[in-house]
Amino acid sequence: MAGGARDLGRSVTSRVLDILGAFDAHHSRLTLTEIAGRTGMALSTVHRLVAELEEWRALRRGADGRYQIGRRLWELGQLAPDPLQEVAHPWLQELFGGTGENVHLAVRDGVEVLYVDKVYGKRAVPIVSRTGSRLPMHPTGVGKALLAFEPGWFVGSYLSRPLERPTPHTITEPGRLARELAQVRAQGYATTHEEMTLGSCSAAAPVLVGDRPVAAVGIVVSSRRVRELPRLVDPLLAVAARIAGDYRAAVARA
Amino acid sequence: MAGGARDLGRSVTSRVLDILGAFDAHHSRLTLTEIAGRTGMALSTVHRLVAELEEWRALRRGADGRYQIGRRLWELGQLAPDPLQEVAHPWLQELFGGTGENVHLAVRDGVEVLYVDKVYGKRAVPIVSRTGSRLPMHPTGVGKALLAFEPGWFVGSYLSRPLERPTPHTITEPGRLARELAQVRAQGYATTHEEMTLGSCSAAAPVLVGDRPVAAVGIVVSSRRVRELPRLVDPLLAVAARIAGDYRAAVARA
DNA sequence: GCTTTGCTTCTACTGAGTGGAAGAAGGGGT
DNA sequence: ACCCCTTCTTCCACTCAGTAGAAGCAAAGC
Repeated sequence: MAGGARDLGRSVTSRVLDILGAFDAHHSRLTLTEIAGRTGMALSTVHRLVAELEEWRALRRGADGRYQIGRRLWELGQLAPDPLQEVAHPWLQELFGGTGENVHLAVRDGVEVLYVDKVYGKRAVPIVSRTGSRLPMHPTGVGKALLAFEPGWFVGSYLSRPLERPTPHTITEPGRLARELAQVRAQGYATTHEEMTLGSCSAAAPVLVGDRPVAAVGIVVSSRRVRELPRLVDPLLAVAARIAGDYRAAVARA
Repeated sequence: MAGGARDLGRSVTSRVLDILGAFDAHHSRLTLTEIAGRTGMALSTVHRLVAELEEWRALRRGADGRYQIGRRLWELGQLAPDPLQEVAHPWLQELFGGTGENVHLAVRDGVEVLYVDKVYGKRAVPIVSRTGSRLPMHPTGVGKALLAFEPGWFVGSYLSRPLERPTPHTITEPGRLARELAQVRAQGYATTHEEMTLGSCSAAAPVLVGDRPVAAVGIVVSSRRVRELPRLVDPLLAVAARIAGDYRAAVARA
């Protein structure tokens, strides 16, 4: 770009991408002014770039004047290959059919879990992990299942960071969490009890390939039904093992 | 931008978006040269812009050197609101559970159907309509179910265009297709017999809101199992009606 | 009517973007 | 090993497209 920029050397591309990056699970609908605030760009710059994004249907302006991600980006996103999700999905469906519970698949991305798939029906669950959304590892079933099987240096590094505390039940004391993770490793699955969301507990099993956790399968249920968690463990473990096997085969074939 | 451009007055934003737009269901993995060809931009321009998109993780370069849509766009895409899909999904899950067949939901976009959701398990189906992909209306079950209930001018306009012919069974003669659509309207659902893909047939029911088709629910089965189509009709119609009712309520609430 | 918020439009100002060309890299054929 | 072809990757002469402050408009709330 040219003349008068607040940040010299800043490309248009990076600005456009920053605008897109302003949207996330907690900020899925934004006004022009909010986008400008989140990106640090001048309102008129944002206005111009957003107009172009809207014309291309990357963004869409709702009736309330707020911008949202448009369908065209959803269409594009569907093209992103995910061999793991493709292999896992039918098994998630089986797990859903066998347990009647909503089922999700998550992977580790950095120090968070990223939900990459979900099979759900009409049963309401206290927290609905959206595909594409991220949560911390230590208070979530899938996060614990993943974390427990990471290398020791990673676990140590994770434990040395300040851990957020979504609920009073969240385990944030490193020693206690380390013991929890050791138990997860010993039993092969993880559980949580109102650690992420009050009123929710969960069970999750890691998808281990070569002893490395490439994903985790999880089920969240209402705390009122916590007694049902144990019956979910075996199906979870079975499906996780199946996914691991199929994924291993798929990777070997590629 | 500046000096030496092939197209004067062309913004960087539009170039970046064109690069993203170069990817579609039939071109999901592209070399740099192919992207340049599809966008009409110089190779070095594409190289530069693509590098930035890759850095941001909008694009990802595979082991074969080809670029693909990256996960970050998938994450963004998940933020695109789709009230219809959200309302419909649990019902699709019910339909899957009740029939054992893979189920999909499609909407009309322009003169094509766009697949916006799918519930599937381990059963292989001759054609797998990917969510986010598009197909012509006239040879697909969902397409016919949608087309039949569009306004007369739209149907007339659609029939006046040259209709592609994916298989020898595709109905492309306007008069015959019009009669087919009249039958769909009379019976309330559509079927296809190897019109889109050899070896596949389908049934589909429209989701009608105020007599307007806002979506269609469909099931594709192998032609070897064409005898099973009639048993799918009632569940399809029932689910379509349920979706319509829920969607109507959701829209009224907004 | 006044104030606040959120745009929408304008324009003086200038730095960022383009693409042809050369060279590098990789793969296949002889 | 050498040659040819394809696909990048890098460079730089050239120049036009992009920025953002400010003014004005529009809508909502008090």
